[in-house]
Amino acid sequence: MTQETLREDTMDECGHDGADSAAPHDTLVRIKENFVDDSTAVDMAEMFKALGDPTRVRLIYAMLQKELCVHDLCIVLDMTQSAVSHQLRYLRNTRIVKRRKVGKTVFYSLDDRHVEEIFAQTLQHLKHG
Amino acid sequence: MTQETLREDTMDECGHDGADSAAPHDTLVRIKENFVDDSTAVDMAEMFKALGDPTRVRLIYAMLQKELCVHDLCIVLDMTQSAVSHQLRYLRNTRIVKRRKVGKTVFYSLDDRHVEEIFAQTLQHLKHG
DNA sequence: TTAATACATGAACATATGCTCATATATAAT
DNA sequence: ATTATATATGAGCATATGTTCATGTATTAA
Repeated sequence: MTQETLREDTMDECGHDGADSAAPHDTLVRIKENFVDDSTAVDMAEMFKALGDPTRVRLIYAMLQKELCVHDLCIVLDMTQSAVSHQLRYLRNTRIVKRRKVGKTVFYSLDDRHVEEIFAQTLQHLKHG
Repeated sequence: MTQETLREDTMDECGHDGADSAAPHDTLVRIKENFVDDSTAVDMAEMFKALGDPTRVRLIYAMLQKELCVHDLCIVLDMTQSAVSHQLRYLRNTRIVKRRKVGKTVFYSLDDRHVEEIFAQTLQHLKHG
């Protein structure tokens, strides 16, 4: 039996009787029906992916304290302007940060009240682990 | 002026006078000193990276409803056993899920009370955006 | 107008990621 | 013992990611 067939014909064989083996057929059907929308899963993954890089985490941490311009973010993170701008664009596309332009200076700040809470929960997780 | 020099000598020139341009020197020093630990930023990024894939988001969603064995997770997600096992290992290494072995069956469930809250906050973010 | 400053971005390159395929291990059934 | 079932995992491959380098655009200063 190849791995391919596993994805196709198992639904019929899956209503086990043993309490410990696998969930009954009905339960799986219910889980599948109530399951998260595919595009929602993709959207959530994209959000987490945006937070899933040390540089971007550090950028967000800096902006949690204060709105900052690109130049100052470069100083705080000790990174090149190009690298920082690329990552800020990433965060902008995910609607995590917003910009405010004043003359030739661009200020970045968090565009989401939930990010701080997500960070707090994640720190809790890291302590618990 | 190359991008390289930007990272080195700007601290001295950065105490602007205009209210709109950039933060005063002191503010940046304070932000840098109170800044998130590098290894913490890396740990947080790794946690988010673990959540940053549609397959893993869907696995977590399934387990939010119920502890499930690998076989059933394959059915719910309609993916091969190999792909699911690889991703479960990823989630296991990040301490997001735990296993319970019963005979030849392995049940997976969430090992963290914070994941549900993180997911809720993230859904809020997506609605708001 | 010319030069300088602040930021944005495309290309390229090295590394990481997620899947498939084949196969290994562990447990149970015959 | 032999076979079947449930899960785990290494290798390989196509694609994605994060940085650097070079350069572009917008705004201000001289």
